[in-house]
Amino acid sequence: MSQVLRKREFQELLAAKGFKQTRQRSLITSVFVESEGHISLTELLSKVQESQPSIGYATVYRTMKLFVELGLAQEHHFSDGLARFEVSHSGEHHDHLICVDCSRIVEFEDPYIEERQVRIAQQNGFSVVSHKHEVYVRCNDEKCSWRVANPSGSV
Amino acid sequence: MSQVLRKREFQELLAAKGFKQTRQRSLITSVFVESEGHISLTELLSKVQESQPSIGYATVYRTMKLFVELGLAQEHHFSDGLARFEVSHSGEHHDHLICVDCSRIVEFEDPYIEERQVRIAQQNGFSVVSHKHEVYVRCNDEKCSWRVANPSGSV
DNA sequence: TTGTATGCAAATATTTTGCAGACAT
DNA sequence: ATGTCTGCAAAATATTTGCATACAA
Repeated sequence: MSQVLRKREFQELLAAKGFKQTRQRSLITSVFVESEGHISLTELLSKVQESQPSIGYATVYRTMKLFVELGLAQEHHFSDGLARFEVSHSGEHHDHLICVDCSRIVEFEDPYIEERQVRIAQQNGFSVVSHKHEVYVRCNDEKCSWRVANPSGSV
Repeated sequence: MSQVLRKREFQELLAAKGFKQTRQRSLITSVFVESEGHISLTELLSKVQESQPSIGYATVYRTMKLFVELGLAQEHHFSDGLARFEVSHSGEHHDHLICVDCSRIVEFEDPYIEERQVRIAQQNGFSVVSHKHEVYVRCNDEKCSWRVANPSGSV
């Protein structure tokens, strides 16, 4: 889905749920749906402030919490201890390859794994609500373009 | 492996790496290896202080960081945002069913899933280092004994 | 007009570090 | 003896909340 359509989706759900459309939410939505992968609150804030410096952290914070509550965003805690957010995927892509060399994060989805999850949960008397699957990997490539472009290791 | 043996394993590795054996580390090790599942620093601290109230948070903190560094403990970040620790398992059990109703955490390991992980990583040009897999589930049982015993939802 | 949303700042919560004294080796 | 370890306290980092004002509906 295009980012334009995704943004409209966000705005329509806000409206449907009775939340107001504000200049801040509109901008935060744009920045968020255009963000690649997993963005933290401070990263989001700086990008937002490039357009509108007056926007505060609390607004970004509350907007993202709202998005999570509405199911529009997913919150993750990777090992850096920061809350990171990604746009929800209807297909439940909560599976990530995370490269410990170059910090790249690649999403994947695998029907076999999905099915095993359900089966294992059932065997233990549970039903599956959601899941999070992080596979830490190495690219084994010193000259990996991501590593060069991203030497600090930030995600 | 028994907890006594596990504790000895911890102490031998510390000695082998040249770290000193102290009264505090010994007690923290005991409490940690006897802890079930996933324990936070404050939980660890209170249990430790039951025996030796003078032990401080920083000591527990630094001890657990040391254990992680030595590979004796694994650090997890579940959705409550707290760092939680578990004793490392040689068999790499980093797969958890986490019940959103009663907060139970059940470990599992599934060779099919393991194999798929490796394959998917390879297809993307990576090799697997480790992984973390959290399946959020419901027990669908109002009278679940865990829920009754643990109404606050603490893990 | 009216209640939600924002921005600031302060309060919490959590993790991390500096340092002087205690202690294991 | 000597260098590590501990406990305290403070700093650093993140998250959450209260409140007066601004603003969308």
